[in-house]
Amino acid sequence: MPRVSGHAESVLKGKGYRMTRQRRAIWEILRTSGGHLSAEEILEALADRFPGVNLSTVYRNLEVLRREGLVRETGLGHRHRHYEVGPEHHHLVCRGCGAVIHLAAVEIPSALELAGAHGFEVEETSLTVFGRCRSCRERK
Amino acid sequence: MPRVSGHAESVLKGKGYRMTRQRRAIWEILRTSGGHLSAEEILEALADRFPGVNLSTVYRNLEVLRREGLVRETGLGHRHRHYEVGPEHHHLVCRGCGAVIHLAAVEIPSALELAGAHGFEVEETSLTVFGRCRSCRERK
DNA sequence: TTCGGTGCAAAGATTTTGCATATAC
DNA sequence: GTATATGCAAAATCTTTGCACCGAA
Repeated sequence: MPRVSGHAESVLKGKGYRMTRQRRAIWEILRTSGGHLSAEEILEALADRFPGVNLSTVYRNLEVLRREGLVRETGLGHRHRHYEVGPEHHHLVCRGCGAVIHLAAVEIPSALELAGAHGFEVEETSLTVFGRCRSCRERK
Repeated sequence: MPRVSGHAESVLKGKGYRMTRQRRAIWEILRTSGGHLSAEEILEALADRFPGVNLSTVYRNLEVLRREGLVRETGLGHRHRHYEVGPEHHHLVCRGCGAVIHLAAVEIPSALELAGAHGFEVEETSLTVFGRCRSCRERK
């Protein structure tokens, strides 16, 4: 996953996409946030600079960025989806308070072997650990 | 995850729930299907025996079963959620044709250690590998 | 100038909720 | 008999789509 801003622009232009101000802003927001954002959160972050910006624009751009491999879509067990850029990592989700902690990517060789045995070419590995954080357990 | 039908009944009754015919049927459908079903699929499977059954009944029951730890909710990157019972396992999802393959549960000790280091008590580990199956790669 | 992108509004898809009635216990 | 569960309809939530206009290249 690329860390450099200019990379997205060349990838997209090479495919015939245009780099509009909204698209660049969405990309920057994702790239600099460090975390996982929902479409709604991206919209809020955009609203400063683009007062009339629309949610459908956010969704359409997320779809383009995802299709071109610039953004990952993650399901964290919530109702809405989350989007993120940056190095692959995993998530620890507390079922009590909803807190999400990032975990460094870990090797899961046996799963990858199994995938290969099924003739799969692996594109992405999503690991989410659900549980209860210490304060939610004590509060119980 | 319990394999025996009667277990659900005693768990639920002990908590003050009632074992209605619909609830029992939903539980049996999940227990015997072996796979992961959407709410809609459960509704279809119910329709034979319960012509007037409603989707909201399915959702309400899934919520009860999930809350009591009898059913797992899994996100497979689709729009809707899937529900399953039985031993924990992981999923291999083809982004080309949407096929889902079950993988035996694998040990991911490093992830569990990390979770412990963060003070988390792990309840469930969800691992989904996205990729492309052989025929979708060839068709490419 | 052209074709992809945006804003707006409306539709789709999935899940949740209020309420009167039915039913398990 | 009483409290929980169901069916129905309506709402809520999230995402997608059609269309006219805008703007990047």
